[in-house]
Amino acid sequence: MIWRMSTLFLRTLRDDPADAEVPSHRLLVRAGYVRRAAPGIYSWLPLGYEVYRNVERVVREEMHAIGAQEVHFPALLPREPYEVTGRWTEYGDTLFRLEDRKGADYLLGPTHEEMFTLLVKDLYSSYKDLPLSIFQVQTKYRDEARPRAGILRGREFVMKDSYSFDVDDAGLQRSYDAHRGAYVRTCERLGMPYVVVAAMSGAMGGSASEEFLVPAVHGEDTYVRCTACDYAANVEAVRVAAPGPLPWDDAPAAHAEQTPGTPTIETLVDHLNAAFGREDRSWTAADTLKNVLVTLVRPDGTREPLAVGVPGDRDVDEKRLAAQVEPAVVEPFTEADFAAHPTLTKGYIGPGALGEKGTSGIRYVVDPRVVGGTRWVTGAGVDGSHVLDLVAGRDFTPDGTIEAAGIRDGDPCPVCGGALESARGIEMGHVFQLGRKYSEALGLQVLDESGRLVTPTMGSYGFGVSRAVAAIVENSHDDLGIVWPRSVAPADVHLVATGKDVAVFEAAAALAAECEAAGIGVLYDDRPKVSPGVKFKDAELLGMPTIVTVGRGLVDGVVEVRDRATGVREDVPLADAAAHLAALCHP
RNA sequence: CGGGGUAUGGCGCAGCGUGGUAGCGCGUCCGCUUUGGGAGCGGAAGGCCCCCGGUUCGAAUCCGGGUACCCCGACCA
Repeated sequence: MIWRMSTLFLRTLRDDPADAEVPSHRLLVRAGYVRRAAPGIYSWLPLGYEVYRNVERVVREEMHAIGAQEVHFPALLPREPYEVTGRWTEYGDTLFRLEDRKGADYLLGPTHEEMFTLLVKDLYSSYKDLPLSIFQVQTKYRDEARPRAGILRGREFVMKDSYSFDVDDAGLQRSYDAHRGAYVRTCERLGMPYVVVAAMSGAMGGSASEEFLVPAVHGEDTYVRCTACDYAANVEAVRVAAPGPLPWDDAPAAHAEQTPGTPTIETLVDHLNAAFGREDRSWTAADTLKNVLVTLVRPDGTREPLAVGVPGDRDVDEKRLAAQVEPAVVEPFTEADFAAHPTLTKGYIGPGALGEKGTSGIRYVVDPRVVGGTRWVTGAGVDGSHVLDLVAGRDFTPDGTIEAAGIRDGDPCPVCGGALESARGIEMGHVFQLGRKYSEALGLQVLDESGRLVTPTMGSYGFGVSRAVAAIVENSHDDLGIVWPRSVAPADVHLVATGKDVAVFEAAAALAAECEAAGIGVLYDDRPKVSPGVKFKDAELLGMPTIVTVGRGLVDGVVEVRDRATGVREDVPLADAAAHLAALCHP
């Protein structure tokens, strides 16, 4: 394939677009790979679409390699299946809804679990048909509250989504492992660094779940990894290292003390050290138990107050809390809410008012570090008073635990105890064991060996195809422009003919033809009357892995071959150039 | 949905304070010169100055009300 720049539908921009902030957005627009069509919606131009197709090809090949079969659903879907699973409501404003001329409800598919499940139900009815993995590469629609960063997070995007169907958990595990392996190979072939992290399964429901994140400063996901072992998890999914229960036989009895003017942890700690100083060590925020109130709003609109107890030196992480209570939404506890629960004294809330037996009856969940036998200073439930030596398990019993406290760098790894560190990443893929949520909801059943009806268990596996284009650029660019990995580059070689000498253009055209014959993709800058500087700048911006210049070296019979990533250049005899490039491009 | 910013040819921006013929750079087109690091000179095309209303003889500019976009926080491939 030869792309000729004299006729290529392309316009590169000299200046950065003003509305683009992150590198991938800036460079993809400036280099003429994409154009914005509407908020969060982008058009692909010839070179950009070629990159996109290359990503798609790699993804598809790895799917085929694990025996998954490709299907293709409509993007425009009827309401009914989504009504059955509750997602017509649960998806809320994120769902693009529309009506046909008769007033019937439709949606633009944000994801296709329902359709896949129904299709299998439609055609299959025996355990002999399973296992089955089917996938599609589809345009998805989500009316995001805030689309941003160009195609990194659009309202229309392309996802490869696959689904596995197995009769039992062991089969699901095999399908899951196969997809996980395929994603590993896909990321590697796409030249993307990646980290696999434990994840929450989110609105899809289900259990085991891992995400493939591409580390990137502009990523939207925060994850932690252990500096000592290979543990890594999305911050939402981190399970803290909780100590075992402690004996409390010789613990002193709890005693309420006057602590006037101490509604915050900071003022409380100061007061403790001033009035109740200890010899062995001073009081710190970690000695206190902070009780935070929120309101949960369920998809059906019902509201429930919830009290969350965390060690006083930690904040409640809103993202972690939100992930735990999903699909309910967390809202702040208002003054009106306090007024509705007069037994709660703001700043002095203690377990006495909370939990099943508490005076307020509000459900009380605590951080896993609040195990039986731990001793705390916490609110006594009346203004200006706290309880000391309150022992969990002896003096109060929470209704459960919750992973809502913030994770900090240096926290112990739940696997090996090493120090955790946090980083940001772009979510590229998500694999999880869905279980029977959709097969049950939609009535997918097959007959097993003994003629009994069983409900297959499902896995769900998404990979962001269009997002990958942007993620690759995030990780592979420099001050001059994009640096495409060879696997997705629109062409292997950017061939630049400089000057006005006819011989140069003839030699370059001949070399382009030779390359094409050798299966090397060429982007040939054959524009006459364009200065060398412009051509070099464009070549660097566009980012083909190899830049070949035919110009002033031609009188000596050589062309210059430059590696875009390293900048290393070498002169190669024109006669050997095609073979040299073939060795580079198809090693 | 909360906070901040911006809307002026394809792109980047000035002009608005103190109303009076809509400008600059890049890009595009024509001509001549130039050709290894975003060339020079001369000519040209291309604008509901975000929208609606108001003030005024006259509004890009002043007033009122909308809308959109971008960035930062709550949601996800």
